[in-house]
Amino acid sequence: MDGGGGLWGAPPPAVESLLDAPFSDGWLTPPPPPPPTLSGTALFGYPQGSFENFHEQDLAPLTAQVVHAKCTILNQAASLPFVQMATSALASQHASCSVNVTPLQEMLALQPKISIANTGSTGALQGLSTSSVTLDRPAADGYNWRKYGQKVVKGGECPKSYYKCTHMNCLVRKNVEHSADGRIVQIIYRGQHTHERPSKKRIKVCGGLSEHLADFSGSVDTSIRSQSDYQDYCRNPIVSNDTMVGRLMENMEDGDEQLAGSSDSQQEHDDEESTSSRSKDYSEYNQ
DNA sequence: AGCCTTTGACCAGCG
DNA sequence: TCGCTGGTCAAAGGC
Repeated sequence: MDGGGGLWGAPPPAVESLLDAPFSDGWLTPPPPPPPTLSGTALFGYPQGSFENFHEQDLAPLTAQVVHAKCTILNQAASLPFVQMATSALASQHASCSVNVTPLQEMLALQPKISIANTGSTGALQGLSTSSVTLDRPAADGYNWRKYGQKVVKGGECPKSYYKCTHMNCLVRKNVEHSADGRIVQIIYRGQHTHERPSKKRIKVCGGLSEHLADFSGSVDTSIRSQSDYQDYCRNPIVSNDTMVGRLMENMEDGDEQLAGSSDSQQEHDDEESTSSRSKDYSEYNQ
């Protein structure tokens, strides 16, 4: 066993250096290795634990929340220029506090954990449950992760989970730090994937909605995101439109390639293959 | 059978 | 040198 903090034969990419990668690059001009995607239907409303065991009936009561919580970002992602606008807006909003602009993928992954009540009258999330839903799923970015450790850090207040990418020869690791109440407060990616995003068929998610959301690719670069970013984001929504659910469903019906912006033919093939089953899932969730 | 999570132990860095 | 902290390993067990 090599053990300990010196496991990296070569020093892992410093978080800071990877953060230098422009956020927009990961979204607007995806690099050859497809960026991670969100697969999160199974994530919402449940405490940290084995999400693989969820059944659709378990998720049904949360469906509306899921759709509402995500539709804002979905609409952003549906328009690349708009993503740019959103990115700029976010950057400007956080200019005073040196915030790293968060890829939408991570927003999607974390937003459900944010207390929706904090959104106040911001519109996009208005009318949603005021309860705080919890999200924790290592595969939320579309890659397959294996948890290899967990530590309680920061005086026992913040359990931190350590994940490895399960792909062979891929050394990407992900640290997920939770707050005392179980919310994700920080996700740190270490390294870059040396492979393409696994087929959605392989991604373990509970429901088609999550698979669709998986097409909202984010930067694979190491990044640090704080929950406060998302809270700020929710207080300053880019889009506020009650018809977003409908638009979301339209996007779902149309397929997700247009949203993914991926040029990967295999991925597209996978998308095509899974479209029918996803549509079925959507209908089930929204019944 | 394969993959995953859990969890205690180990190790390195740092003050 | 010592203790603390963070990161990782690997066995065990579950699904």
